[in-house]
Amino acid sequence: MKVINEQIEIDGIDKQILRALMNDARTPILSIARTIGISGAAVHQRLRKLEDAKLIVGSKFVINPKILGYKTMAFIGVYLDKAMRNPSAVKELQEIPEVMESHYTTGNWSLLIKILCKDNEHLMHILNHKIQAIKGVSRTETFISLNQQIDRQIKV
Amino acid sequence: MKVINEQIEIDGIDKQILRALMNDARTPILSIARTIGISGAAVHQRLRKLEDAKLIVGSKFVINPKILGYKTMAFIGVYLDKAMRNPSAVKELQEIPEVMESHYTTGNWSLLIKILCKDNEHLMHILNHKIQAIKGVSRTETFISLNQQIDRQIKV
DNA sequence: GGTGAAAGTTAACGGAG
DNA sequence: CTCCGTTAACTTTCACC
Repeated sequence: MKVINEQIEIDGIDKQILRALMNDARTPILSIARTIGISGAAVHQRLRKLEDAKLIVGSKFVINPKILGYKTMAFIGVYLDKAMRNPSAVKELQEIPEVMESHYTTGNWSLLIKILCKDNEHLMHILNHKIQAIKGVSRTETFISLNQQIDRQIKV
Repeated sequence: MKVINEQIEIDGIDKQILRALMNDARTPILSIARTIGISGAAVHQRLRKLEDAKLIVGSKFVINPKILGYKTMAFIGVYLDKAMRNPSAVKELQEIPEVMESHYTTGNWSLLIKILCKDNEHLMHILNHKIQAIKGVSRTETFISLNQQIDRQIKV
């Protein structure tokens, strides 16, 4: 692992370790070590370094929201009044649990957000009573995801 | 845990287990059990049921792409020719490692995709030489994410 | 960079209330 | 659903190369 500025370069062994854990965070370190052909302690050390370098942010269980009844995903372009303080709008968005992502973006919108709702009725409720209720939100454009084909992390 | 159609309803204990593991997939089952005040075997059984119900999809290490030099995220609205077979376009998108998400959406675009690039130059290259090169892609609209404030999973 | 061993935890299973 | 006990496997740290 080589540090260049605030970036790092990782070697093939780091990549093998990361690939295994990005695929299944509970893969035992020892089994990774055996696959690669080095000792568990070595894998452990490398992981510590990758964490120190902040490359590894954490680990998560991934759940399927559909099983809990969340079946409608949508992207919403949000127009904010110029005068408004955007940070307060973002703070209010953060209070809405259905909001999964929020980005400041270039282009027409101020924000692009991704939300997850149970159904279209739920989506409409969030739009009309939660998003539109936020001060500074003047208009929104909604794009419902009919089907997601790709969902992955960057390849290492 | 109650099964209703293909959906399930989970109780407070399931939620505590899921919250712990969604937050850190490597949390030992025994420590979760101690926190809740039940036995490790009980947590183990519940996890098996949640997996059987397909609520738990898997677990992942989350990495920070910026540390590897991927600093530009963008959303791209893709217009596909009506005549084109969309599946083949999606298949070609899948071959582009920079594409993190792809959705069929309602609205003007056929597809909305999320891509992750090293910088704007890299983004332009992907746009002009990879995305536009796909048969059926007539036009694209790009929104660069200047800043992401929210990134999370559904709350359980 | 890497190793191997030791100590302490944990996972996973079966049996039983 | 819970608890307990057992064994095998794993994590973590250490001195050392």
